[in-house]
Amino acid sequence: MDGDADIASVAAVIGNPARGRMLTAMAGGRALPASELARVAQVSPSTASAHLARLTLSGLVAVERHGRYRYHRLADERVAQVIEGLSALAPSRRVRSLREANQSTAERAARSCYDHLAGAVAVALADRLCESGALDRDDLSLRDASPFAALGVDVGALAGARRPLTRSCLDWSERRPHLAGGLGAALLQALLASSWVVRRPQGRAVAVTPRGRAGLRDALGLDVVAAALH
Amino acid sequence: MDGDADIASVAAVIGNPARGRMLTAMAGGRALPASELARVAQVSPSTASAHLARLTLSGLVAVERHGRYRYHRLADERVAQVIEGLSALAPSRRVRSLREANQSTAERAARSCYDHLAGAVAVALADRLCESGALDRDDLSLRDASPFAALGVDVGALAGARRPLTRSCLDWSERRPHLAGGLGAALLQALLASSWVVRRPQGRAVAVTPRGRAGLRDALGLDVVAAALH
DNA sequence: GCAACGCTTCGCCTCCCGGCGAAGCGTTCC
DNA sequence: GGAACGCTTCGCCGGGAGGCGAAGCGTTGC
Repeated sequence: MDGDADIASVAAVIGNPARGRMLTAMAGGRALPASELARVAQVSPSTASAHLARLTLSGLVAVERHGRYRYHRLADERVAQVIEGLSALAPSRRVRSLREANQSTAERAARSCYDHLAGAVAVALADRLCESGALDRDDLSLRDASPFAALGVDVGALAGARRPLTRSCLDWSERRPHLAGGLGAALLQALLASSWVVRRPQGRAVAVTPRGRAGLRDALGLDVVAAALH
Repeated sequence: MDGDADIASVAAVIGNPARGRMLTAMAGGRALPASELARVAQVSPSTASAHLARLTLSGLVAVERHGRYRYHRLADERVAQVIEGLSALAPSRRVRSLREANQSTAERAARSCYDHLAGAVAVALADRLCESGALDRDDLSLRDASPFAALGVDVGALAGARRPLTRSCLDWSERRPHLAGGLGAALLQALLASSWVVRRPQGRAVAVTPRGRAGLRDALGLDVVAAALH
């Protein structure tokens, strides 16, 4: 028989500045090579290697080999949830450079959160979907699938999945909920597939394209620019 | 302008064996004096004092003075969520004594999770409420309030609250969801008020009284003993 | 085949974190 | 008033975690 869970052993793995930066980078949902993670963590390759070994051994991070590269990503959604929860508790760091300030602004506006969309745009999107009656205002459960069909999401295909259809995810920058779960993931997939949203080259930030701006205005009556400004 | 959140600084606070045990103890929702926390953390009073100072300074724990005692509890629900998330990721500890084994069995069966019910009983209860159509099977959102009224919960009084009415909380021992949020909290309150459920003297475990067993059978057709066995 | 490249292993060093006991401070109780 | 009690502060100590560079291993590309 086993006893209570030992939360400190997991938290200690996360609780190192370099590993924390690595996990934050991976929280965008992309798989990243060790060299890139060493860069964001601001440590030497050898140090990064030791950290990544510890992250994989503890089961927080999964690795895929592609030739001489090793791509690292969060092991599963539960890890992403913990990272997100910690972000909500953590004090925000002071930025040191203009580059960081731009990055930070972009991430506040729109970013990927593991496999779904987060940031001001995601919160505004969830709000608009509540107003239009597609989602429940209390817990973001699905009320009407048709607006999602208009965005290119096949809601029917998600019905049989083991994963919960909708989940409310607290946005750490906005302090308000946005849409996660199977539907949240499918929505981001659809937005990326139609190029309404594109991933920025590095970091978690994403950008809404002009076409996406027009599409979201036509489909939902949502003004993304206004949403990003507040 | 501030930058990305520093998750490592928070995780490092949680990521110490003694502090982890303290937080796990407080995750039951009770406020505990420093001496009791020193006992569960298995450290001297002076060491415990240092840990508690760090926990309060980092904002994870709130303190109330009552005479010469200082009662500590988790600062808010977000902290409880992170603790619960980490529990789900953490490997479970090996037990060392019969006492620990009993405690562990009891907690798996039924325990308080911050302000709501968790464990096998909570999962079975959520299942039963889904079957009877009171809760949505996908995300545990409210479908029919009448079964809750039968349990002594005034759902109407919760309607205006800022807090989400229902939230699905992943049970770390059962790996399946149970009911949290305002309704989950109100349900535990009602069960405690009617003495259908009582807190055990120490730890997070709670017990369903004979009266509660009969009440849950009559009100919902739920067999608590069978639920606890599997 | 050899150079370039990504990553890991190894050895070494430093520093800080977490532990304790003794003593001090504030509260309670007789 | 004084003893008992809960908690904090202080000083001290030991161990382990985290950092680096050099060297080694496997893959890629010319």
